[in-house]
Amino acid sequence: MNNSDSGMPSIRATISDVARVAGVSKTTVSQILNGKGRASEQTRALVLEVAERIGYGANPIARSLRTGRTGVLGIVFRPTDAVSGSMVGTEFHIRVAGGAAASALSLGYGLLHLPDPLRANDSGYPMDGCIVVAPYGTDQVIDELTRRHIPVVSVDPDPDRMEQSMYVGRDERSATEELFAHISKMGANSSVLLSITDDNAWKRDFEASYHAWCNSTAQPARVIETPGTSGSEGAYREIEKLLYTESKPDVIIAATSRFAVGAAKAVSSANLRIPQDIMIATLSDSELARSHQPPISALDLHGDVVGKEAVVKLVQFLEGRQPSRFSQIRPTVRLRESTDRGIDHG
Amino acid sequence: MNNSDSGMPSIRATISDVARVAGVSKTTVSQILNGKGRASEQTRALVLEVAERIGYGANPIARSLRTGRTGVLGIVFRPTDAVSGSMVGTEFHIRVAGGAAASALSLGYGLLHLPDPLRANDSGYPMDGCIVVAPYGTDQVIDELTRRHIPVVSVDPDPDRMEQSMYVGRDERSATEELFAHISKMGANSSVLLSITDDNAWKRDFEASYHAWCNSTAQPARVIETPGTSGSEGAYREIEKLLYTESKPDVIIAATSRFAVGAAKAVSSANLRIPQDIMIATLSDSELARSHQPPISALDLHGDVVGKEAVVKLVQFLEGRQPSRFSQIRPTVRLRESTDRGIDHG
DNA sequence: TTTACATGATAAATCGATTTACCATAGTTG
DNA sequence: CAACTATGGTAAATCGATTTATCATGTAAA
Repeated sequence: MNNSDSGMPSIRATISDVARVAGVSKTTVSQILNGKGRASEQTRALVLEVAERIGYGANPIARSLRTGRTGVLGIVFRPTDAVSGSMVGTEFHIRVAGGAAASALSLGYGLLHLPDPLRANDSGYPMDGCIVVAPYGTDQVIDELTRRHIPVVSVDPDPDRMEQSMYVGRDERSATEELFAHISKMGANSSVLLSITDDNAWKRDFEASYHAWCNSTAQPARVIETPGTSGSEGAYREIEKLLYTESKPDVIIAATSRFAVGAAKAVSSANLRIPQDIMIATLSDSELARSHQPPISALDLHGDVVGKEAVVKLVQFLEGRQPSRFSQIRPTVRLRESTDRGIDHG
Repeated sequence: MNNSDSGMPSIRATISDVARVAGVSKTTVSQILNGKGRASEQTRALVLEVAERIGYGANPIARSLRTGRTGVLGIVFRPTDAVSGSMVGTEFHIRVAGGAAASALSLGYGLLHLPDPLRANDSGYPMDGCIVVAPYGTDQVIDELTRRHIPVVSVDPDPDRMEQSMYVGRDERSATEELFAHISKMGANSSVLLSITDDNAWKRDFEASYHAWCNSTAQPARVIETPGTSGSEGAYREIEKLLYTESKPDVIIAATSRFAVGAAKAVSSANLRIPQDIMIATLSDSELARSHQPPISALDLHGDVVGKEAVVKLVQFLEGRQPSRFSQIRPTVRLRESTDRGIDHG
């Protein structure tokens, strides 16, 4: 029923045990095991043998208390629909988590998912630093972490405090401009932006880009906000409503792939063709967009790279190297059938 | 550049600081902050005020060393293509992670993703227990964790050591039987199973079910193994090859949704219709299968429930309640168009 | 007027490591 | 030979909390 089978002693061996069995001092054991100090070959061999034999492994907590380092990086996802909650997050979040985990591992750190440090058991969790993904404006989580003197790197800056902490952002503007330019070339002049309700830097950036594009092309800006959690169903409902309007759009720009899929379904249900009648694009690529029929044009936000960079920056800071305060990852525009009206093939 | 702005003292306040400022002993501070022992209302108010004012928060590492508990649960994904690596895992893994994280939070624990504890920095990470997802046969990670006296709950048992540790499994057999029965009813008598290469309990279970079904329906068993990492492209290649064979199958059973999507693409490319010419089903549901055209029948493995149950069982064990050694979650059969030949509507 | 007991608070031990400061001994150098 | 230095090793301090054992003091019971 419990795990204390196999003739093992039920209590973990400590450094004192090794010292006692080997007949040397704790200091000597510690030094040999950490390759520091001086010791004769005999003693070294003896200590290593004893440690191996009684199954000694340093207690990571005791070590952390003394050294002040845990080897753990925290990661918090701020959007309500992210990996941490009961909902499955967007592929971007998952890729960030994956990239961060892979990168953390290769640098010798573990990655601690903190669903919400504000509600944590009073004392917080052991970690050397923390990554905050998609912080809200003036994010309380960042406040709490700095209060605890825990270094923070965010994925996207806190939009109200751009100058403060370290972050990995995206060069959203230029990529969205490229996508919008393509859409214009395909003859669109009546667009709708299906946006999210979370108030973070990403939303602010792409909404700003959208408005700039609308201005420069003299078309009215139409923005519909839906909670990210409502997924494709939410998008379906919103677009369905819209299609009974006088002024049908000729392009729908969806914040997430899920939104894009829901929108596409609504368009098809209304017997309209993609991309001939209405084009669709999303600002966050995923397998959902790639495998859709027709495949949906998207901005590849390179979540894995972003996650990796965030970890690298945090680790550089922790290890005393001076990282640049922020980095920008440029999204890649993936043009697919959903915006291909075959106009510009030259 | 660094986070030591805002007139905060750059070193964290300790319990001794609180004691000194308030003019009482460390013991008193500790007791008041933890609601134990006796203290006058005056002292209590004073200590709380001082703690608040100088921004005291207990050091979680020191606390852990003394109490022996960290409030952290580890989680390891064993398949090579899982969340931990650079690849995005299957939706099942992601849902397990999400369910585990949500459940851990609500129980007051953090969730530490350990990409691979065997390669960990020598001393391991601080955790009270660990969840191992989809262990291989005689899994070394389980060995290492028990060597460190860390309680383990696995998602799916170690298939070579079913009787040993605690696990959350699935009642695979009855659900696959139901799915296969439906497929038989739709008139299939020549099947192919597109399986994975990882040797874990899931694979062994569904392959056994498949062979049993083939036996009972007197059809030859055809199993193709592809690494889960090869994704839809790998499946596409395998099925493409297959379709140039004499004996085309009339149903393809794909282990993952990704495989199913790749298989569907190959079928379509060969100008065959789904489900009229070839039916497709997957043993692991995901949004990919749901949103596919046509939607693909699947087994919903309820990853979120599985993750939640694993955490609950582990926490029960850690907190001294006696959990049952294992639990079974029954997958749900989701019949969709990809296996709907309209034969049985009565 | 003792004996008991509850109250309020504390000094010191403890958790398991790392690190500092120091101590013998033997060999080297001038 | 005296003065150093290198070698091999250890005792004790330290990290920051919790917990145990104890100690005064005032009040109620005998």
